[in-house]
Amino acid sequence: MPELPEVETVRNTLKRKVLNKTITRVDILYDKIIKTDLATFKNNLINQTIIDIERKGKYLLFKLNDYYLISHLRMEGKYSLKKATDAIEKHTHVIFHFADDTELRYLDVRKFGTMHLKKIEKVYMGEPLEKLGLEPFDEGFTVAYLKSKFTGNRPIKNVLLDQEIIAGLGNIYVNEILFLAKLHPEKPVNQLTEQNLMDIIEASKVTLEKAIKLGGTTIRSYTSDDNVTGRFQNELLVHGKVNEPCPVCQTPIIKIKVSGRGTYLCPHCQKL
DNA sequence: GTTGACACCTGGACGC
DNA sequence: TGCGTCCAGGTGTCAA
Repeated sequence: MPELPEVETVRNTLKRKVLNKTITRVDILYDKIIKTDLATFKNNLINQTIIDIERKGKYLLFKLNDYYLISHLRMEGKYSLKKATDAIEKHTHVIFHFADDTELRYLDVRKFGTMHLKKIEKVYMGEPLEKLGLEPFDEGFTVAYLKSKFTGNRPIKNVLLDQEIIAGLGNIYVNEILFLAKLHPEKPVNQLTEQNLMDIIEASKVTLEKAIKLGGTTIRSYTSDDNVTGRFQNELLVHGKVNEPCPVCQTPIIKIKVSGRGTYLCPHCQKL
């Protein structure tokens, strides 16, 4: 499940491969991926050149001459650059044909991914980017910001996963961040101290910086591109480590459900 | 307005 | 070996 570090890795990989390529045709093999009118999507992309690839939260933003192609990989989406003569792989849903006889193909086993096409000047207006919150690396990501957003008695884990509050975090990194901050995932946000908020900020930055440096996390269902795997999975402290000793106190890691999400924690270090 | 449950999807793991 | 069931989880939608 690509989160901010994985999307950043995809962005960097794609920039090396597809920058300055011009789209000549788009084939859509599975309609539901496309959230813009299909004919508009296909027609407006013709003769557009990829000028840059940006990222906002978990969204990839392909900057074209006149439009932004906004792509969310959701659980298992990935891009692959192929020659036009290469066989179409299973689970290929969108193909961007380039003028140089190469193709950027979007593959997604579970078909959860989305693509929007927006005029450049309207990229942050409306869905899907308008309501996104700050990223942990943003200047405004401060104790004051978290205080203003952490209202009510929702569990801290739910709030950290809320993209309208913090953009870019997903289940894996939230588990890791809460462990580093020594907070129980079910602790209500209105019970957090200022020190807790500072710990969350610090843990978020440390975790994401390290994950980006190592190319993200490669798990069962996700790699950033063909044969490109991340190394952060070797650095995970609690996620997926059920019954393994806590790296701090050696207490076995447990797994619980928080709002239906698999949640890993040390019951000794992260008391409710 | 807030919150939780559910749907969308498919393949891997597991039990029988 | 083959079949059925459960689980994985980001996000949108809907009901309470």
